[in-house]
Amino acid sequence: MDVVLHALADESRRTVLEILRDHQASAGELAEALPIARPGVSRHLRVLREAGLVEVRQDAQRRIYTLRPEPLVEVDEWLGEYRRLWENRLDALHAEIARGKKARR
Amino acid sequence: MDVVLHALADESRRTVLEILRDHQASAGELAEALPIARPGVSRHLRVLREAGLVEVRQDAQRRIYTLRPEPLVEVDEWLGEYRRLWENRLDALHAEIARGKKARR
DNA sequence: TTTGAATGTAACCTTGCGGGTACGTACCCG
DNA sequence: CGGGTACGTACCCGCAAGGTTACATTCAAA
Repeated sequence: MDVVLHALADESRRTVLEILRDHQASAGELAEALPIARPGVSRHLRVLREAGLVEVRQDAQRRIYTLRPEPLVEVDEWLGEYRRLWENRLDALHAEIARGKKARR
Repeated sequence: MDVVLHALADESRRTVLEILRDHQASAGELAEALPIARPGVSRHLRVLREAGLVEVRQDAQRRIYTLRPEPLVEVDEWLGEYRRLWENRLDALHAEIARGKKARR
């Protein structure tokens, strides 16, 4: 679970998950797209693999990685507990979103 | 954003956010409920404050903390990008949830 | 079977997170 | 004005996250 979250940490830098969300990619392609070197990416991918967030299939020497979105359902369910809270204040919320977005960028 | 996520990290241990989700609490009460000492809780609360996740109001010497669920909307929006993905495989998903839950405990 | 490409692993190093102790500070009450 | 209470902050420290270099491994093609 912890793993998922690092993907959320930085919005400007492209993450593995965000890349895989758009299209599958080999380990090398991911390494190119990321700011870190290949071995680091490999270890990162291992964590994602063990966490069940990505699937690998082998194509000759290359390993093609695919996103498995199912585990994110867990995050969604976790959020559900809080969604109740803010749904009670929807009016105040909309103003808050607008304000927050402006302040954040 | 990073802050939100540590709350997700461990499901067994009660977190500040989960406590505040149920009811407001003073810093001391939070410290009692948590496995860490008061100074640690104070620093944790500062992060949450600066992240805009909690509000404080002062009552004599005590500081009463309240949850501000709005920022979690951001996480919800982030998840939305992935929700598209898994909504296309809802049937396989439900089986996955059941399997994942059993394996996880 | 050798060579090169693609990837994973091992060993190592550095940094930052998060915890604890000790101290400072506001606030009520006598 | 003391003294107790409820917090926050400053400082220090340990450790694990995550990065790099160097090496091992697997596979295709020559």
